[in-house]
Amino acid sequence: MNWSIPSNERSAWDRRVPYYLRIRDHFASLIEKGALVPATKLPSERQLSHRFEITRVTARQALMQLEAEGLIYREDRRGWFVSPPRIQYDPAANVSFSESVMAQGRTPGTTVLSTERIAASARESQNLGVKVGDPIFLIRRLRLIDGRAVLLEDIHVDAKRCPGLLDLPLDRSLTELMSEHYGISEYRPHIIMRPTALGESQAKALGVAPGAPSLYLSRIIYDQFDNIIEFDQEFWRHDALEICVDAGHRNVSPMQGDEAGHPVVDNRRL
Amino acid sequence: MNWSIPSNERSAWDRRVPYYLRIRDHFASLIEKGALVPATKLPSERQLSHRFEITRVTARQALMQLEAEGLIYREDRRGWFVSPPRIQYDPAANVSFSESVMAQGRTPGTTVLSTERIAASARESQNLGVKVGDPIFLIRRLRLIDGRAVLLEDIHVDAKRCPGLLDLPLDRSLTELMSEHYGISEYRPHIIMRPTALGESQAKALGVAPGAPSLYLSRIIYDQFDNIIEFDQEFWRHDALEICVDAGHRNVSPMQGDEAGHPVVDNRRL
DNA sequence: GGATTCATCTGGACTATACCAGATAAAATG
DNA sequence: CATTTTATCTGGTATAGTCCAGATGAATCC
Repeated sequence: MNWSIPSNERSAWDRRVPYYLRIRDHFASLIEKGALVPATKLPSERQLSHRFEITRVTARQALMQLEAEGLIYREDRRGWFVSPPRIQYDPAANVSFSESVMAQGRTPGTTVLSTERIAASARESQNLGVKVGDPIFLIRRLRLIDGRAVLLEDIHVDAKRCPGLLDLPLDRSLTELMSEHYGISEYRPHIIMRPTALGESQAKALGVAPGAPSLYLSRIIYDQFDNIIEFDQEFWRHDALEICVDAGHRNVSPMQGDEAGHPVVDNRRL
Repeated sequence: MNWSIPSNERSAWDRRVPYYLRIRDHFASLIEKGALVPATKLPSERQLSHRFEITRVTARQALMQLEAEGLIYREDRRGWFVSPPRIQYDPAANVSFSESVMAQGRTPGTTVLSTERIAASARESQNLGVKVGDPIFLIRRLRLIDGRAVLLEDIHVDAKRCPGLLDLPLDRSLTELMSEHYGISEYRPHIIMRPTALGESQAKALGVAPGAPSLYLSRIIYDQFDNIIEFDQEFWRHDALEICVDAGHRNVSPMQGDEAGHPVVDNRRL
């Protein structure tokens, strides 16, 4: 693969557009036109700085811009790679992670990182509707798509409501377990999402660089009696998902074609 | 205001935690405990590098981390400032920007950047349900909260469906205009959101640095007959909003207290 | 053949600069 | 007094290195 820009083009560059943005444009167009397929490894930072005649710092700036846009991602000390397509996530639809991922032709995975029985903190008790100090279960899981970690979740449940939960197979859908073993038939989530950045520990768990952009999602789930049965915190890789919401029911399904595939945004007029 | 970390603390630092993350922690805690109120100007990058005995590059790294988390923001060549609280946005509720902002005790604003009558491109025609080359209106607006630009929007409408739209007062709610003048009574939006980064032109319009993290939102709006009446593209400042979705109707309103105010995330166990 | 060692490659963090252009406020000018 | 000029401050971009630690694969040892 020939990565470089022809040298005559390079010499014609002036300073009106920063170098790092030109490098960005170069790779963005390669990715968007499909010349670079997902999971392709980009040249190393040192190679890039040689070929484009810039310093490594500037090369990194270009790579970090592409990362921020979700076009590429990095693996610590392994290199930079082209991002796989985002999965569509509808927070309003009560579809589990695994179902949703499989429905889109991808392979889901779950790793249980830890399970604990702890006393509820002020925050946890408030969000779970229990008293401070009451026993709660904390389950930490990593969710994968095609083998790549995309989200870290902390699940909090009232221990009294779900006795013995930690002895069940927790790599399965929690929703299923809750309905099968504890007679919870309805799920009414209240969801809050905000763009943020990963802290050190979350980043390590997801195998990404600390400070990487992320989508924070908190979910409070009510049952059919309006009791809180679950409080989740999720940290998503920002480039792994696309949030879809339909307000008001419609018979005709919306066109998906436009928004599918790589994050191509119409910039012509912007 | 005394910004600096005591020097004896500084000398005890070792290299297990990067400098830039310590500076981040320092300011994050000041902001979260309320010692630094929104819109406060931080010391300049050069001042920071002096006081913390680091280079400007490292100081910038810390500032950019805080920016990514939404705690601070920058104004080009003016400085770094503490972010105001996020506004809550429910994509499923058909509430206008202005209404929503006012309901949360803030002051909305709108600036119409441009209005055009153009021929639909391939992408635009598909998203609007018209033929390529058909006339459409393109309205570009900037939306403000308390005087700060938080979102850039491109509104596309079928010119045939809404004749004379551009002559109406476009700094008002589009929804109102549509219903008053064109008999559109129902709004059924299909919304897609994804975290991304701002390109050069969008960044300039919002007055932020290119590459700043952002939330991209596309909205296709259907009327009561399932005809597409509007196609929007929005670029939000990533630190300006918080997305709230309630799936399934509930009588009891969820507790908002926990998630209000500054983006405090429970990191204790992470 | 399988485990261990080691050189090499990669990104992560950092120093020490430099020059530029927009923003700002003080100083000079009419 | 209002306008214009100017010096200064700010972040934006870029160079040219350095040292470090994890990841990788080839060479070595048992």
